[in-house]
Amino acid sequence: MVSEKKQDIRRKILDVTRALLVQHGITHLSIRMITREVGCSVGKIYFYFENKDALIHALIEEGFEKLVAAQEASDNPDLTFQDRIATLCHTYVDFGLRNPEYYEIMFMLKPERMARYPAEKYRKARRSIEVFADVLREAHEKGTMVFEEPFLQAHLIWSFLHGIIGLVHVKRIDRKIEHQVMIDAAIRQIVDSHFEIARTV
Amino acid sequence: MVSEKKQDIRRKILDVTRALLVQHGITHLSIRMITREVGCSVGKIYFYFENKDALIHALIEEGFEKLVAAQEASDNPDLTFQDRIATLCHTYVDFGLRNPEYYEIMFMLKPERMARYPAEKYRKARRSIEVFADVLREAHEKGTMVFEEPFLQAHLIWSFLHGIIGLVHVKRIDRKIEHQVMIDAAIRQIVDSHFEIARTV
Amino acid sequence: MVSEKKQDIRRKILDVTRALLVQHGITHLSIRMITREVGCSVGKIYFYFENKDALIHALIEEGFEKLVAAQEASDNPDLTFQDRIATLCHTYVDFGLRNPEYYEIMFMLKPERMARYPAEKYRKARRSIEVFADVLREAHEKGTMVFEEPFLQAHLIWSFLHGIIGLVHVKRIDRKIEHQVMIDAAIRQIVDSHFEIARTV
Amino acid sequence: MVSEKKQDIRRKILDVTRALLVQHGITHLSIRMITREVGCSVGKIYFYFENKDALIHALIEEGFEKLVAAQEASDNPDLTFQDRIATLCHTYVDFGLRNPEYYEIMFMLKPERMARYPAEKYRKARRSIEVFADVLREAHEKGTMVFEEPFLQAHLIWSFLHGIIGLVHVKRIDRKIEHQVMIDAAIRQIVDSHFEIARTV
DNA sequence: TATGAATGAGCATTCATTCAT
DNA sequence: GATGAATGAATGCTCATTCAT
Repeated sequence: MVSEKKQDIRRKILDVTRALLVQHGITHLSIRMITREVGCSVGKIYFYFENKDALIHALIEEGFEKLVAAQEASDNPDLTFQDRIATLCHTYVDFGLRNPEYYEIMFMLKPERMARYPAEKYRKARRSIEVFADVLREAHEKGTMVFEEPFLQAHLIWSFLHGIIGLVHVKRIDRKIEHQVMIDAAIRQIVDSHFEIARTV
Repeated sequence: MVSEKKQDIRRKILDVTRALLVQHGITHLSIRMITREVGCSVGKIYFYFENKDALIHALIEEGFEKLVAAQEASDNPDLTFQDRIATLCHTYVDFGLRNPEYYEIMFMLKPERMARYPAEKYRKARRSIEVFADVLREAHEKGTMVFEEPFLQAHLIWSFLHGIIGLVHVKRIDRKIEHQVMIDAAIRQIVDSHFEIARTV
Repeated sequence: MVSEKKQDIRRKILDVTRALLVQHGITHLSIRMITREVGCSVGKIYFYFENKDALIHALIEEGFEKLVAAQEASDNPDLTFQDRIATLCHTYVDFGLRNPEYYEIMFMLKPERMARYPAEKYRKARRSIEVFADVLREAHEKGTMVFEEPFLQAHLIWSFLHGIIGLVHVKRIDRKIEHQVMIDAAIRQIVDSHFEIARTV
Repeated sequence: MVSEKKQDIRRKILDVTRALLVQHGITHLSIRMITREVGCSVGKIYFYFENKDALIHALIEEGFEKLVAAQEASDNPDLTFQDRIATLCHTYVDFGLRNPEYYEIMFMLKPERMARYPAEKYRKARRSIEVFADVLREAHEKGTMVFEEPFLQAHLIWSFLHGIIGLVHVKRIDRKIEHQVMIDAAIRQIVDSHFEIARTV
């Protein structure tokens, strides 16, 4: 009961922070803003989180948990490698576009401008890229993939998706181009370039 | 003479701001910091620039001028489309990696978090993507390009390069992967997937 | 049993507070710091002590008990007055140097900056100076002491020792001077100036 | 004119700080308190002083200047060594009692609890003790002083005076004893014990 | 009884911007 | 024209103490 309520408040702080993060970005997010929105005292924030960094870190961790969970849930080993990669790509882009606040703190923060994210948590953060790498490695072993270096390819795919997400976030995609069309085209090209497919299709 | 000196100070302010931008990022950049480095009064800054935003805008504009100039200088219409695209890609990535301070304010700022960048200046900003689009359109007209929509493809190429630059800036590329190797691989894939090349090799 | 455990916790709070006092000083000592170190709840502190001041007062009282006990233990009425005074001086300085945390709250706190130390406890506090005065009075009655006013002299001796302790605490003694040498010289001069000793030596 | 006014404000801040220091002590002195008393904005304080420490440092420096000036002004090389030492002692004690706020920050601050006082300023701080040492050295050379080590003796005299000042500040001198009587007695003993004087007087 | 969640004023400091001189 | 003094709200954070549970 007590701990339930405690969890509730912690949750509310995290949720409010997340919401504010979308609107203002991490650098214009202030503890006072959070208290105003949550309707609590400054001290309360500091009771639940050691400091602002710890609050952000908690959100980063949560973000990685959600992303990796979504990635793992969406992967189906019974499908073709093409389909698996396509699905993983869609899941990743979906996450990035639907959760700009998570995405921004997870993947857009220069390390030197933020208190060091605890090293041990970085492992979980890496998992998100490894999901891609794992499938590519498997495909590579089976001889299905065009390229030789699965880990490098995972980074390239990631970069491509990351770039799309980033440009959408900053609203730089020309309005003549529909986001979903662009995303689908990108993922199709990723798949096509990695696996021997009838290109004439 | 007078106006020459005037330009000098304006120039110095811009240069100093740019340098400070790399070290501190836009949100931790302060007018006081700039005056300290330039060795001028606060008023001076406000004489040359309406406010902090205007100063950043001037830098953004300058950034786009430099980027477009570099792109246009590097394009050689006599080369094959493959080579022209490859060159443009390299130029773009080079610019992004060598000028993180420009790149960040040009392509990473959420529009809602900044005073509106003047509409008329946005045209020049667009030019940077049009350079890619122009070459692709030409290739498309000549029937050389695999894909049908040059403008969309320009955006995809841009996204890919933008993603790489972004991940390098935030130091997220695994240290087992060399940046240049990754960039070269990316550009090769871009070229390969856009133009009919012996894929069976 | 229960009361035994109770005493244990009270004890532990006092000991921890004392230890923290050396490191942080009274103004940077916080209740939270104490609970963290003791491993108890905030409420616990307030169960045993009315407030922070009361906790400090308890420590002050304890300090005076220890100092007076040490003074009385070290006094040996069988010795000469010179030796008795010398011994008392050494005991006092020893206490001050070995227990900076006690000494500071006992003798360095401006009364107007602290909740009033309970009047009845002040009596015990006075005892520490009376120990000196008692011996001097006795010496005076016996006609052994040079000066006429034992109580005043007790204050002067106290001042001298207090000054040494204070300067050592703030690390102001020149490093060419060894503390012990200085202390011994001081006490020798105190004794020499109070009792007829061959000054011509 | 401008710089005159500037000096005025700086002065006022220093004076107000000094006054507040007496009442509240350094640890309970806050920038806000100062602004309230000066009737200015927070920013003003920070315009004239880099930070709180710098403000205190300025006061410490000022204190040492005043003390040393007073010491040097009061020393008259034409007097006997006894009189010179007596005068210096009186000057020192006077300064300490009349300027508790200066005295406290000059001689009662534990070095570890305060931002490092600039090393080069410490030299001036040392001068205050050297004034005593200089006279004692001269007396020693002339064979007038009883003791062998002028520098050590200077420290002992200093300790004695420092102890008196400290106990007066914390109001620990028994009210049956008049401060001035005590101070005079102390200084007389200092002089008597250092120089061959008819002790029977 | 004992806990620990909650308060909210307080802290030192920074900052973009204004405007009297 | 140019300066730099001044503003004052805002920042992250701490803390003694209270009190519902």
